[in-house]
Amino acid sequence: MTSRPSKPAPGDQDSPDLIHDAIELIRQQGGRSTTPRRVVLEALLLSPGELRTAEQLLAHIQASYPDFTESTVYRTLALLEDLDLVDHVHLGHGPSHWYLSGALPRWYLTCTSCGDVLVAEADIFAGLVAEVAKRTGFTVDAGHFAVTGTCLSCSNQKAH
Amino acid sequence: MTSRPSKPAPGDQDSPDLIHDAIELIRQQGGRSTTPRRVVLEALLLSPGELRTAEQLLAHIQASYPDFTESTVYRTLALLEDLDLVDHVHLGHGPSHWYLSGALPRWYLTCTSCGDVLVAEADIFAGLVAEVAKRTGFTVDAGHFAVTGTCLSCSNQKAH
DNA sequence: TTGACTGCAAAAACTTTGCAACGTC
DNA sequence: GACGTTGCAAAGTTTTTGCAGTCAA
Repeated sequence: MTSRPSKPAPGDQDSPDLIHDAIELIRQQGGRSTTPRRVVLEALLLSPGELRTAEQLLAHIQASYPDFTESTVYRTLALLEDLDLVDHVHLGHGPSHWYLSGALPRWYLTCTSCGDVLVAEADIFAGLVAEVAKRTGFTVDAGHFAVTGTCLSCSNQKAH
Repeated sequence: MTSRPSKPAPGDQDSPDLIHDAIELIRQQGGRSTTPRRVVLEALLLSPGELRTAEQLLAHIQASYPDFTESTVYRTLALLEDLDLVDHVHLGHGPSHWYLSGALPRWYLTCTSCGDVLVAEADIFAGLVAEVAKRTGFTVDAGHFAVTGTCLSCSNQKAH
């Protein structure tokens, strides 16, 4: 686990920055700059807005680093999550889905009928967040949770 | 798995009705009236608004029916969920939490700091549900999901 | 050199499934 | 008697952990 992939992936412009900053942050906490940490960040950076399971990340990474293991994926994601660099959502059953936490907060709507995942912008639930805070003092953590329900096409299907 | 508990639990007034109706519904679908099904419903009826894990239900039931097994709990809950008699929430990590779906729809707010679960009434979310439906066509299923965030006391603690 | 980190293997936590015996209709 | 259900045991899925060897600082 020492070599780098032969060349940076295309569309990689901001990867070096983010990865450099992240590694710097890890160093500040007494952690070390290691290949797994760079590689997991790179894998998430390939499609910064997308959700990825640990298994998907592992499969992608193992194409270049066959020795990379599950446990390292999980340990690395946990570390990055502690530093608020990544986050994960539970879309329902099945594995957690991980993403870079840099992006705007979003809401994930999962259809219990077809399994599709819709993404909603944070402003949809701004009113809700304020209302919950006012009534209960609870600070809703946007982008950290999923909502289940029925998507439009499944609703239409059910209604014949 | 044939005998009944020696006497009905106290405060059981509506249990017979609900259980009877549920069994009737099961029969209409070609299912059978069995002790496990009655017993799981009874366990949930002990505290109708509360969330219970499969493990908690099992422990409670095994006090009266030592042979009762995990798999029967899960299979029974799945059946009752299919009939819309019970529902479950994922509060984050850990096991699913089950409840009778008869009650008013609610929202579960789990504090990522202390693990506490707050319950919020559905009307808090009415505006959100309408807004999501208008913008995306997605029908949010209230009471089926949990929201993470930080509760008031943990927020105060963090702020010193 | 020191100790943080990783790979490997095993296990933990939660849930599902196969099958033969059993109970309901 | 037919067949839906259950108990039991085994296995599936996702994630965590222990430990000895490896690598960054």
